[in-house]
Amino acid sequence: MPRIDPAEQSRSRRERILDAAFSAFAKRGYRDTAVDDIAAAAETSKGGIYFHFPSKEAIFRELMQTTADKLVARVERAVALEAEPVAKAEAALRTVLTTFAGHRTMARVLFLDLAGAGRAFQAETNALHERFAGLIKGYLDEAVQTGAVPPLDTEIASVVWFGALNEVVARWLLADKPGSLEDSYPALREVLLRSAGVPEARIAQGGAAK
Amino acid sequence: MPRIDPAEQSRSRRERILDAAFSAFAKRGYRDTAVDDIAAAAETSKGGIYFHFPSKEAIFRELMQTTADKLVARVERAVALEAEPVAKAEAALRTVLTTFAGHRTMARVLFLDLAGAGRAFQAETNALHERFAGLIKGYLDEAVQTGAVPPLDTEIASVVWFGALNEVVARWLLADKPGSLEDSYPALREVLLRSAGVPEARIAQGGAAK
DNA sequence: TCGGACCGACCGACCGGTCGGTCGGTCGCC
DNA sequence: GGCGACCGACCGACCGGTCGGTCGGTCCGA
Repeated sequence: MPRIDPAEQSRSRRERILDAAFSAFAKRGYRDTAVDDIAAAAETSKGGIYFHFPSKEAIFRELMQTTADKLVARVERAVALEAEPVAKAEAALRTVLTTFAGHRTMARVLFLDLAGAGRAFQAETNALHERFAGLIKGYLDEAVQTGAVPPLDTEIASVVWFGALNEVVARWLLADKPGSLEDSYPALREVLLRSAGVPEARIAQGGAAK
Repeated sequence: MPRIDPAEQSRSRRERILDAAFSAFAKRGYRDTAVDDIAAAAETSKGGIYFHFPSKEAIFRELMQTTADKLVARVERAVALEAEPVAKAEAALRTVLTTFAGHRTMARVLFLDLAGAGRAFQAETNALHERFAGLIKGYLDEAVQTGAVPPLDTEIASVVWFGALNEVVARWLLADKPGSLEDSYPALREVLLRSAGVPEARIAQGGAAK
């Protein structure tokens, strides 16, 4: 009986590499992280890495994909708990903020590193933005349909929401002495809800549905 | 009397290098542009470039600086023509959009390239964002003070405005078949004015001053 | 003993920056 | 006015270093 399953063993090695790459990319950025750095951090060798992955780029892509997936899943889970459209939007906003607040590294990879990875990943970045903006647009459309919000150009509104969120997080990441990211939720919520034409009464109601 | 002023001659060569670097950076990004590429495009040599500039980085910084300056100057000029605070905000928005629409290359350098230039320029990027967000915040503060707009957190609102604008332009830059950037002005204006609490009556009034 | 996981020395492309050299033009001097 | 010393803009071969990727080899469990 094998003490350790070789497949399991290999998988864990693979995982170690992924983890090491994740934090290395987050710390120094894609271009400034050498494959040797990842190898060292994962306590393996360059050859070992190239046994599990075809290229440095592939590692990065996989990281990007799974990270984005996790975030989307979290948001969708939180949103599913709410029935009212505006509450859904609030939940989405809150979830993104709290998730990043608790996973600064994740945020760094998704925001700073993707940008710093160069033109090769522009298509990926674009797809990611599209994905999240689409998510938001869905909630806004729903809000419009149910009459919770007056008709509006949800296309542009979703881009605005995404861009705003993006900028808030990016600023928090770059700040010297970063405060709590969640602290900006109330004000951000107010501004964004207002931008979508949510009635003042509903805005004043506060967003503390849980 | 010299037919050509040597200082003038040198300046024009310097300018040629700057121009070549500008479009090269815009086309391939900072990291993927070799100094030799710039030299070729400027019809000069690497040595010639290093005679006029101390480093590749210095070229990029100078480009960044002057480009941002030009944009800010344009915005401030347009804003100065308006008296009413909301109209000022509209003018700023419109100017940014039309300027980028007419200078796609400028936009590429300011948006895509700065991001793609890597961590070395993070501070610069940050400063640039700060600068523009600050500009916006000034207009919003004024609008609040004159009562054109109810009190609001202009700190976060300016970040939202900037982030939104940023995202709209970035999308336009990355689009396969980019439509006219100015076309998004009406919807963007509406959403952003609403986010600042501008009365619906004023929004409906349209933004076609000047 | 066989093979898959892993190792790490090595390769070669690339690139920012350097530096000795060239050459057209200018200036002082006769 | 002509000539030699000089200057400085510009040239491009070259250097040093980096880094993604390769490959022959080793080790260990079955």
